[in-house]
Amino acid sequence: MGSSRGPRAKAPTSQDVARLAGVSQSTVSYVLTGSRPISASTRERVEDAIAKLGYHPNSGARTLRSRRSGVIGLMVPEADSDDGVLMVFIGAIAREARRHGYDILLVTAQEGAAGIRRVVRTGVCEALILMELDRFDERVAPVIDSGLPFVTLGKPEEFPQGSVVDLDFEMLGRMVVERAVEEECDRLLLFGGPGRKRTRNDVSRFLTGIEDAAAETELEVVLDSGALAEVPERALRLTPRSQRTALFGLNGVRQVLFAMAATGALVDGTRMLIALSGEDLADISPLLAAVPQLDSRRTEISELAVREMVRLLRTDGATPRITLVEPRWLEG
Amino acid sequence: MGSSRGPRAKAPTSQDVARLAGVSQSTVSYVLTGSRPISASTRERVEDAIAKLGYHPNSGARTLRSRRSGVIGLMVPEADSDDGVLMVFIGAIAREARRHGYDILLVTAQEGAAGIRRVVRTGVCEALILMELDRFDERVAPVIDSGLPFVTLGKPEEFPQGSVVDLDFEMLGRMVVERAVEEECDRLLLFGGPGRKRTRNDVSRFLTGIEDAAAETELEVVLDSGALAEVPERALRLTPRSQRTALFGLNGVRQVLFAMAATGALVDGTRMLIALSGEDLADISPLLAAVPQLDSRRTEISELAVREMVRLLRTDGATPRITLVEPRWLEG
DNA sequence: ATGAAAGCGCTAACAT
DNA sequence: ATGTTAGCGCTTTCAT
Repeated sequence: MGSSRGPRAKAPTSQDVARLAGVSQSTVSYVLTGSRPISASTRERVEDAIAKLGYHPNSGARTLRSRRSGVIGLMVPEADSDDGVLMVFIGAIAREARRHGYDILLVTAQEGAAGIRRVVRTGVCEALILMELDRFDERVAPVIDSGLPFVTLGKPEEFPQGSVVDLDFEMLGRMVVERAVEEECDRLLLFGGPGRKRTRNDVSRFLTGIEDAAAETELEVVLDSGALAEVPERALRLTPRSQRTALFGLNGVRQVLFAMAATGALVDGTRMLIALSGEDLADISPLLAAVPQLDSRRTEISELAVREMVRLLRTDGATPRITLVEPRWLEG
Repeated sequence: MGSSRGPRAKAPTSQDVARLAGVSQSTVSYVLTGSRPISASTRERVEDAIAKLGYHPNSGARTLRSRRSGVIGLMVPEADSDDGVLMVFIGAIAREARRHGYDILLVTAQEGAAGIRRVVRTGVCEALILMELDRFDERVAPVIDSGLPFVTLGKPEEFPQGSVVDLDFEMLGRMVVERAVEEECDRLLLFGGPGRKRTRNDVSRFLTGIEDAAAETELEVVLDSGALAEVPERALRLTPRSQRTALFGLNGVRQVLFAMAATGALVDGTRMLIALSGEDLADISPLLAAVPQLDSRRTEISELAVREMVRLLRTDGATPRITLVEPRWLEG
């Protein structure tokens, strides 16, 4: 027996509540689950007893009996690929899950497919939210096999078995092109290694949007996959005096902004327009001509994902959905 | 294997394993828990059966019977106070916990004391790791009441009931002063609102270290709690031509660095020395004279916290410990 | 070294 | 509208 300061009082059971309320134990259960009508007076007595005893239903027993653990597994990526915003998602997901009576259990990417199988087979999780799936991810198969409802945050390939919530990256791509043209740019330089990361579906869809929209314009699209610190330098080199270049990156924004500020070369904005993601940087930099509203959308996306999850869990025969959230430019 | 589409196959139980291995069900349990000697041949037959069936013990049943859920609750702060590093801790904690057979369940700060009571009383968590406690935090009482073992990450007031793992912030304070003096600075400016956040114990201890060390030198310490973007400006204003000012901040580093780069005024470093936290910024900026190694220590701290937790859980009569990790300067 | 059997505290089917 | 009862799948005591 580990470290105990005084004998920890044994937690009260539904039996104790029943005794105190003068009802049968099953009635206590029915009050809690709401799975059958209870008279107002009985309900009140039971609820009083619950409050008086500080009763909380035992999770192990409930899970064992009902096969519902009240826990949603959240598959988190190995590392934070996106300048530390991961926590925004996770926090929002955890809070929204609690609002609906669920807890969030972390499943790290490192655990791989075996980890999924484990949380599913042991019954710790009754549903899964999946983040940052690769287009061909080994963890997808066990999730589908499990038959548990799942939501992917970030649209991967089509999984008709599960729901999807994501930003509409294709539309974002089109918006960026449109904006660059509006700002009279001749060239759009995409940094943050978009070329390499085609395996990530969001990047891939973003580029599709870019290419589709650019095809109808004179805009020249350049994929830059060199070091972030030299992005401004390279951009400047390929921009003749009379022209303007727009810069955009799904990540690595901070580094590029810093490089621009440090060299001081590009501050005037006459030859270069900056339209970057990362609204947390908006306050930092006067260099941003246009910033997509991403942070606030991340919270929105997280909450939508949880609500969709709850719908799948609670609605009988619910069918999976795809929800794409429209990007917007941050005003100001 | 053909069960992907139909009703999900019922998970095998220890009963099934026992039948296949030709032993009693309790023997299967003993093989799994290791709580009594098993002959090599029996163990092998059981393990084969387990592998063949893909058996995973039912978590609800195990928890109900043994009162050990295999789940550690992780109390995470409301928002990421520290430029997105929170995820480094959480990821490292989750991974290390898995290495020891535990899962991590998120408990958001938002849930407050009631949330702690809930996870404790329902039995979902058998232990708690607490992050970013205030010096007088309402959530501490229910944790102590629960009698469950806990580890606080970040040293709060003394809680003899629980273990503590943290960076030695007092030593960091002394190191910063020492370094500023070595670099022949006349003044140390601390930004990131250290004055206001005295309720956070790490900040408080850091300042103690600063003050103690500064008392023995000529160094003038200035607490700056104004806007981060104007920190360089203010620093410059209070630095006469013949003097040097050192800057340091536990957070808000990114903003200050950016402001310095953008104004361009301070790049030379003749009047100002930068010694900042956040080694992820080291590659960005040539402005940093000295960077404390924090990121790698964060992983270390997380792992230590989990290992300490496991010690409390597994060692009978284990007594809580305080572990302070020494800060170091990043080389180069 | 192994087996048999008694629950842990719930939910839900089957009573009334 | 409420009560009675049978397990869920384990861990663990008591046998042998």
